[in-house]
Amino acid sequence: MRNGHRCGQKLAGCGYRMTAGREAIIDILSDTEAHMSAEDIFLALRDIHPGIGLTTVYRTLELLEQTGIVAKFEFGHGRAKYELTEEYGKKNHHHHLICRQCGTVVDYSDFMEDELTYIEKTEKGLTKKYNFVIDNHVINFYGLCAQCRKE
Amino acid sequence: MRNGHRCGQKLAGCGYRMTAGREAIIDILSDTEAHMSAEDIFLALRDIHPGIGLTTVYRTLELLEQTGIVAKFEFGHGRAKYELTEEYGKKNHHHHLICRQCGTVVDYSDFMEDELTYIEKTEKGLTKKYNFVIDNHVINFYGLCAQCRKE
DNA sequence: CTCTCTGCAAAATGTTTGCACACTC
DNA sequence: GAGTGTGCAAACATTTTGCAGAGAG
Repeated sequence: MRNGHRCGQKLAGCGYRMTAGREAIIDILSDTEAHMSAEDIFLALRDIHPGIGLTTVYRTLELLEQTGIVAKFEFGHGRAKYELTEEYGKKNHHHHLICRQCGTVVDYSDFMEDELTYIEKTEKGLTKKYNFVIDNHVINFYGLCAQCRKE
Repeated sequence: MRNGHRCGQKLAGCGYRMTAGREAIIDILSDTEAHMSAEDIFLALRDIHPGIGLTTVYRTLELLEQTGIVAKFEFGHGRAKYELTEEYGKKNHHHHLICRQCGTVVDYSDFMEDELTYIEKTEKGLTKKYNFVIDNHVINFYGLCAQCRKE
């Protein structure tokens, strides 16, 4: 598994070990298009690699987050969601469109040319004015999906 | 208190009542520049209006959120933060610059001209493509503040 | 006087931690 | 073999809920 291997290198480089459990979690994240919560991953694991506890899932996700392999999002429905970062995942840079009613999250990669201009300019300005080193940004649009508007 | 009055009208219009506790919470949110958690508000209340329970704070915040008086944010440090919406607060439209280390949140309103163009275009495109009715957006930049970079 | 709002205590939820054992390098 | 990783159970923090009484309109 190509991706697992790359992640293993990264982990080793940071002084961590690649284990069966960690690889399974990375595989699950590699195979999905969705954002998964720790519990989602835990449940998915029970099929392909039973015996891994929820605790380990949390610990692994934190580790992967700190090594830059996964990104953690809090969209506001109580539980954090995780996905592979651009560097390790197959998704391109994208943003989120979130239904405030049902919590559905749509990833979109449209309108990125417009974004790039805006983000670059803003990032540069913010860095200068507030003395931050910016390494990431999140853009979320909130609204109601077609389904929820019917109700 | 002008703002309390406007909020009272809004609540009444939605079939809810204005109470001393609710007014006190709105006052606190009106008087601060910061984003406050439920507990922050609860503690601030103990000074000006003791006897209001944390439960009430949560229930009030949910009510105010649903009536469009406050906005709820989850920046990722465990607790949700609240602030008055543009319609009821004194803050202008702004975004957030967040230090991933210490959790500091800087509100900025710079570079809004550039944003407007980008947001309008994107919102229109997303609405059309994904059939969402968009009513809000969140833009967060993440990085390290000057203080945390020293450590 | 009706119906909403509130406090308290308890529950639920999501996440973290301590410890002894298991596994990776 | 040394040191990291893991499962389990328990702790923890935040938020939600049930119920009986208080307060608003």
